[in-house]
Amino acid sequence: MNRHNPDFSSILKELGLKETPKRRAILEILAAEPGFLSPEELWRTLKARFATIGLPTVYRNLGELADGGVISTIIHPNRHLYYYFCTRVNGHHHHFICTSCRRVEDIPECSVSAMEGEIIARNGGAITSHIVQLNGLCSDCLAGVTE
Amino acid sequence: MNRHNPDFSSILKELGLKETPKRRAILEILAAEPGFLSPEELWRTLKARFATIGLPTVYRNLGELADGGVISTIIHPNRHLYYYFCTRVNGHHHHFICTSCRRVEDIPECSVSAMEGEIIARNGGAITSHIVQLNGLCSDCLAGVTE
DNA sequence: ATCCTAAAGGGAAATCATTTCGTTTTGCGC
DNA sequence: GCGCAAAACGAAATGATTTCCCTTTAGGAT
Repeated sequence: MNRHNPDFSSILKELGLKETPKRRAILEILAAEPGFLSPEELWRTLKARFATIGLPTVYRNLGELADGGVISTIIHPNRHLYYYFCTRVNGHHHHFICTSCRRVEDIPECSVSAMEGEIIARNGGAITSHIVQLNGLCSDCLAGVTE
Repeated sequence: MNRHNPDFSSILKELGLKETPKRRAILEILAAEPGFLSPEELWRTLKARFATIGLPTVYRNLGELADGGVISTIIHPNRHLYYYFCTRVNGHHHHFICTSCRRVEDIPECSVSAMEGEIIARNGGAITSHIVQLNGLCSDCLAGVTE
């Protein structure tokens, strides 16, 4: 029930999503991947497994799964979206991504909630969402191990 | 020399950008605007002032000015980019944006640097950039004053 | 086990923000 | 004033993401 052996059936049931072969495959591929993947890359992998699978299906599923919090969206500095298997079950947290090797490290939620409280106290209003993501190079990439 | 009366000439000179009428107009419009604007909206305003101005010119300038730190990029939850006049001179900080009225409030940099230190200490590597942005409704919009 | 219905998938085509290209114009240091 | 690199032009290309409409399928109900 760790990252490489999650209970997809339960996860999908909780989200009210049907357990289709393609949806399961998308989760399996993402869960087996150490870094983040683009929709197109995921599609290429899926095409090796399924005779027919459309790119819209991939986008649709990624959107639903991200909305459900089973996977998380990575906003790359290149402005494209990537996806990473990372359930909300791990608690609320953020990511440090290596833009070189695509490794993702969790950042425990520390101070954003405090920041939110301050803002609300000072200006009023309500915060509906936030983006916190650190971009950089992991130690290996920095040391020149990769590339 | 406040938000509504900045010294554009010096700013542009520092960035090594020529002071063209269009570039100055872009800065003036953004500086006069209380909230963030989309490239297209900015373009519409500019077309009232200039007989000919292309959308690529707007995008090019916004990119250069954002790279130079004179204006800042807003990543809207709708996935489109917006721009807001906000020089780095104010010190490093982040934003709380109202997705309804587009108001922008500064968030003093508090804990991201601490977060960065922790990550580096734990995993090594280097952080090259980060995204921190809180999205929500300002007090007025929450109270139903707008919309 | 079979039915039924809403959800899911297919694929082509549309959308649309953003960028590229090759050419013309212009700011500004000399 | 000259000259040249930077800036701006507009048209066209790009390319990720979405829409459309029709077909298929999962899975609860019978």
